[in-house]
Amino acid sequence: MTETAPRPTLEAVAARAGVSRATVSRVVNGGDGVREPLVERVRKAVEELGYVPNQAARSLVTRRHDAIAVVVAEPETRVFADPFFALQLRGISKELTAHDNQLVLLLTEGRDDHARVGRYLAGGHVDGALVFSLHLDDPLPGLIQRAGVPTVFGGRPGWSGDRRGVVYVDSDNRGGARDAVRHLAGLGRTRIAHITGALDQTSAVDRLDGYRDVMVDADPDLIVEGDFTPSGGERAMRELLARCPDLDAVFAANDLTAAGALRVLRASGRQVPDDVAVVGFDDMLPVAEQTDPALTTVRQDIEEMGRLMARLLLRGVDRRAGEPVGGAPSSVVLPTTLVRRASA
Amino acid sequence: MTETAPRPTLEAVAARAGVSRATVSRVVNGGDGVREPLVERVRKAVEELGYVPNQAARSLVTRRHDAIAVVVAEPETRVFADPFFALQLRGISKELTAHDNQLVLLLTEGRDDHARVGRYLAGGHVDGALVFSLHLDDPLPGLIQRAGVPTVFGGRPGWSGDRRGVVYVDSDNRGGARDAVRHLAGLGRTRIAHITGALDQTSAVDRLDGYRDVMVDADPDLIVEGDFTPSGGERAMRELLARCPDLDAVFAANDLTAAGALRVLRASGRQVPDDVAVVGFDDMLPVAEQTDPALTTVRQDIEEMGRLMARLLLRGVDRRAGEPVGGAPSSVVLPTTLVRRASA
DNA sequence: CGGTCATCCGAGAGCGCTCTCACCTCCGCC
DNA sequence: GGCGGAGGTGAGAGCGCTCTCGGATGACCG
Repeated sequence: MTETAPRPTLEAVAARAGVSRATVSRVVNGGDGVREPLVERVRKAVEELGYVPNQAARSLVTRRHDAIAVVVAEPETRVFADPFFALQLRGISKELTAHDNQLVLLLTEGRDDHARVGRYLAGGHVDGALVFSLHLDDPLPGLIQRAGVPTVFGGRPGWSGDRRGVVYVDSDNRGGARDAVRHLAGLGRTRIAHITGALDQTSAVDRLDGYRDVMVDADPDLIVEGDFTPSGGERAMRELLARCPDLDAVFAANDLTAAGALRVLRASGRQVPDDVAVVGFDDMLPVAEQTDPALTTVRQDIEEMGRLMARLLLRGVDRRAGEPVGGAPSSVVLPTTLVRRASA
Repeated sequence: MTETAPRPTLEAVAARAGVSRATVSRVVNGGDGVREPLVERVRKAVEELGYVPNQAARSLVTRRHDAIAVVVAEPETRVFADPFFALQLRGISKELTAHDNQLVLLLTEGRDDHARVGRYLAGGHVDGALVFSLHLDDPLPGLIQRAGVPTVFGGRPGWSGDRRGVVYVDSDNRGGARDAVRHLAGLGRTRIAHITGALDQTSAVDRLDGYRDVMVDADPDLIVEGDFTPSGGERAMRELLARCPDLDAVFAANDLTAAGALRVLRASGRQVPDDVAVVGFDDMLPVAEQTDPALTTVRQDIEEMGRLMARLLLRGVDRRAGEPVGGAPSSVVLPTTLVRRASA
């Protein structure tokens, strides 16, 4: 913790370069309309003084902050613990950095925090928000919409409010699930079970829908609710085996769930994939590659989702700032691909 | 993405309340020295107009941003994928929120980013920085120190630069390791092996030192380098079994490593803890509780580490702002506790 | 009832930057 | 050679806030 040094101002640079503040400002912001020799002199002065523009002063007049809030609702902090969110955040960070935007992280926890986040966003401290809140009936999306800040959601928001102008980026959960189940069916399996994710999240609901799309009149006993965790997967698998000992395939809502299911299957003496074929979802490498046998799963490009969210948002922000860049941005659903490994 | 509304200014509130800007400002910032009836009138006006102070304008004059940067060096992004960093971040977030500070997240990737981060911090956009960069010879800590921003490190920084005034928060890795190994020795084990973490991180080095403290003249064959991952643990365990088939205990540098080691031990037909006792480090619940058998491990309060880092930093920031709060903050090493489960 | 303080409030000067607008220079053209 | 215009540059007015300082107000005492 060292001492504060007085930072040089535009004024100081102007004086040193023997020009006006306006000229220095022009050079610092791209340098259009300034003749070469002057540009050079200003650059030199900036260099020598170690000048860095004062963002606060700049924001005050431009009304831009070059900062984006990433809002993560509490329940997601769990998700945080799996690589999923970390990867998305990384994609976001890369994209924002590439456009000289800062990432302000807001983790929320309970109702009070919602109000706080709402106030913060409404306060105009950031140019936009990326929101992760995929739970049904979460008040956050509504609050945020009211705050009037450009927003992109991570995953289809599952709330029942006004849908107009809502932009989100999601994987094709339903299509991916269909592919997974079709793959199992293609293997000749007929008793295909599904362990769902936490059904208060849209991704879990969509994957279940995808399963149902293919298994139009599936035995309801073949569907058990999980919660995206390995222990949830174990529990669900045990229940499935008790209910339907004749099942010959399992589509798990994510890789962690599949990992739990695999453990239980092995413990029950069943061979994977010979007796029971298993497909997961996510293709989280550390998990999918390390299960025994390696997991066949549905891959989604998570980092790219993050990138895309940021890109979409920045476009929206610019548009709003008066630089029309085509029509209003609309939601994007990214395709998934089935990755075949040993488990199915 | 809705439309921008013109936000009310201090001026507007003042007009509505029939007072001067100065008075409104006083009320907004705590309201000392303003008589009750006026306070009331101003509050009402603020409420009615939905006034939110413009942070940029405020920062411009106060030179405070109420924002803290959290810098995570790239290699740590992996760590990110385990719950460790997520938990720390949560602790940080809570503490910052409680003090009305924002969290600006900076993920770095390679040299270019270092420069960028250095510039950002030197640019005085934030009041302080929390830095996670525990790798030997990382240039980042040096850069940051030069930027002259109050900084607290997460974990003992392992770099060889100027150490004066460096503040960090760390677990008692060495002491925890000693406890683990002593516990194994207390169980009557004599051939106690150690799978290290990635030795370019100080935590791994410290844990190894703790192991050596107890096993003063350990057979060097009993020490194998891991990398904090399950697969690294598996590899190391296989090598250990090849080298020292007579080992009767393993101290793994973290829980993930231990999980990998357990798998290999089981595959080799050894009983845990009867044939080989195993102790991990971290007490990451989702891992430690789900291994088979449940893992005896060294617990560290990760969230509290994050909290503490933030608290220390804020104190330093305030101090610097001219409110002396006792002496210079100094580093803190948090105690660890051994959690006995089934594996040792 | 006048004087003395303490207390409360308002006027006004910036914080460091951007951006408009007027001015100035210098070129090309008739 | 004079004049229009394009292209560069600088002066100055704010952006919305904080904070100092002087003036007004009322309490209290002699």
